[in-house]
Amino acid sequence: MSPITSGRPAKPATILDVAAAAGVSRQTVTRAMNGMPGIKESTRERVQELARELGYTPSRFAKGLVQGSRTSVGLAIPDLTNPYFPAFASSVVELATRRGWQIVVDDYGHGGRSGLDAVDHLAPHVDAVIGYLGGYADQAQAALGRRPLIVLDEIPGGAAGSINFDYNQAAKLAVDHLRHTNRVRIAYLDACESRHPGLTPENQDPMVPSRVGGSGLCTVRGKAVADRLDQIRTPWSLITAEETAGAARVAAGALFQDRPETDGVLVFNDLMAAGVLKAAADAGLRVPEDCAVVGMDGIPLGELLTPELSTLALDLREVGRAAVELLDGLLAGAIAPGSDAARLTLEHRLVLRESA
Amino acid sequence: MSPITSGRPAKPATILDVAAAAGVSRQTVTRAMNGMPGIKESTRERVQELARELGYTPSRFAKGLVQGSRTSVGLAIPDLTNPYFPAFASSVVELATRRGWQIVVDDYGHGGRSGLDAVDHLAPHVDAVIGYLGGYADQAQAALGRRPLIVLDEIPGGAAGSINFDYNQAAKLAVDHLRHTNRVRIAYLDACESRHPGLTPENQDPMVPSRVGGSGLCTVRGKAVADRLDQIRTPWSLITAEETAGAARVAAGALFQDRPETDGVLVFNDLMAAGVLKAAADAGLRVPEDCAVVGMDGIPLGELLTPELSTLALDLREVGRAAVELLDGLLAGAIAPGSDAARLTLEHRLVLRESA
DNA sequence: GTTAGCTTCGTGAACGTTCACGTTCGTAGA
DNA sequence: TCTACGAACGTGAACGTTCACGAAGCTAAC
Repeated sequence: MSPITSGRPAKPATILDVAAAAGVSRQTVTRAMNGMPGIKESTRERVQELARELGYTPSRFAKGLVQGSRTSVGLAIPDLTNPYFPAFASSVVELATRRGWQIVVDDYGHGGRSGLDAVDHLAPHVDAVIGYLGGYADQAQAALGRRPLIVLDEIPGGAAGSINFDYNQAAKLAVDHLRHTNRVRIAYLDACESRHPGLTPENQDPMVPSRVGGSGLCTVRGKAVADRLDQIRTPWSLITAEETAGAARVAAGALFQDRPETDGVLVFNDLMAAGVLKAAADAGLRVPEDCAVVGMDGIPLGELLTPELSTLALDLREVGRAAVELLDGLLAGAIAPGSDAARLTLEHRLVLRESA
Repeated sequence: MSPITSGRPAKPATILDVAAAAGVSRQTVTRAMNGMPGIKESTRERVQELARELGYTPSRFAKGLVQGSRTSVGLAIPDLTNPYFPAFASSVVELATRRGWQIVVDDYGHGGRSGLDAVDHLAPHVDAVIGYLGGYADQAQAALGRRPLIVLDEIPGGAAGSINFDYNQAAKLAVDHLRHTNRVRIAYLDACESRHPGLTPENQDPMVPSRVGGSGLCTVRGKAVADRLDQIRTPWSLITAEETAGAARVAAGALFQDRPETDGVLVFNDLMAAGVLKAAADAGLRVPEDCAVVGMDGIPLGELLTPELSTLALDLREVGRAAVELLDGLLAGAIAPGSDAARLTLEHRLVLRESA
């Protein structure tokens, strides 16, 4: 008679049921279950055995209520399907687990949900949130009240903490490398309908250069790339696609057809760059001889592609570590919410493999 | 004075603090916060405003205690770095969220932790667990007591539910395809030190065929492949590697050097298959002309490789759906724990792209 | 003026656990 | 015999909510 097949599924057993069955008090059961001293060993064993038989599981709610909050952290992720995010999440989960925190995860990439929806869903169950929210920092922090929110890759707004990336530095690295290798017809493939931080109307640049179909520049990454390209007076074109490899492949295919003179492509992220590599192969272009391709993110996937992808790489484990340590400081009171110490900026480095 | 920068971080405000500040009772605050009827609209607004100012957040413990358990599901994952698992997790998270469940995730791939460690870590905080445990079904179910455990790709043991894959069918599909395309020197690359279900000593086959370095066959997938290869009397060799693309690349490199006659390679999973593709390119082999490569899993990555990877594909969203629906039935009492209805078997299909 | 009924709000109890004490019992030392 | 003390175990209170009631107060109908 296993504990699984026996019981009435009705009411779960409480500590009182175990106490009654063992003929002892609540407190003795507590002592037995939690390895506390002041209990005879034979009693402890008897109680534990009985608890097992009754299928007793201590209520996490009662326990939390009396012992004070264990730390539970929400993790809001736009899309687990993009390898960037699991790599980041993996690091966060590892370090959080090491601290004894639990991670409650929400992938809001389905069903038209937003980063704010994710935070709303997580809020009742967590003491803090870390997440790529795509532009809801203020509202999300409001939903969390005093509990710290750490936003990544987004204007911090009212968020307690933030981790950002220096896209100007990154864009300079990539653009200058393309120019130094004599690429003169450069294209930038931006993500559209992006969950990534948008440009606000006031800092959106109406003077974007010529483009090949699609809508305008819509990400801060794109803005940084555009700025750098303009700065060094290089002619360039803009294309956009949804943030998937497939969409990027189609868009880049059109680019290579419309503008065969293109000899360098900068791409919003590595996943889309993989699509561009495919499109180049489709078009019979040799990479990097005919056209260089540079991605962004530094996901492990890049090394497996053919040719291996050159990219503006982030150390994703480092990003996760920064987020967790920042949250740690915030929770411990060592870092003041919204202070400069709570605003981190990380840099990309240019990893040259085969594609550029 | 934002709510973030003001408060003493000492004691979080309770419902009584808000009630006192508003000059009303607990219950009125409850009504205001939870959108319940029977409260004047002006009172509701005043209370909500006050709650916001005080940084009041309802205690999830007190709430859970009185309202009964909201469903919180643990998700134990061996390695978020392998694209297989995020794809699966994404599906689970989506469907769980749709049901209003939360997902508490643990990636136990770091620091020498096991699937059992993951369950132990999750157990105090969840009502059920879904996971790839790598052989701890019995102990994990014991740790969970009456709460359902759903194990994937593992001998169910005492677990309430399980989802398995018909590797014999899958192996037949792949092996027969290789034979039909006249591959006569086939190699199988197995994962060693795997977190995947091991062969027990009694069903481990001591008569494995010749091998190229490494240890013996150690996964049920490998067993199925070996059985099918033996069944159709095809000479074959076995190699093993750690479950990463890099290790697979090295191992396959050695294979192509030692046994250049190899004209077909079956690989434990797609990630390792990506490494094999790299090794083939390193060795100057054309795929599939000189050597065919077939992976296993059907992760999206496969389509981005060059050549595109042929694979024994699982519909990973379907796997996630099966797990969530099975758990749903278990929690609702519609499916009996440990019953046949709680043991699902899914099948692979052979997706032929370019590599075979 | 009485009654009924609605709206608005308050109070005891309960959820299941742990904490901080108490109590009981037995044993050893004087 | 009395006292002291430790081991083993028990009891009231508290954690912060919501639920099920009950109590006001006001309005409207007769």
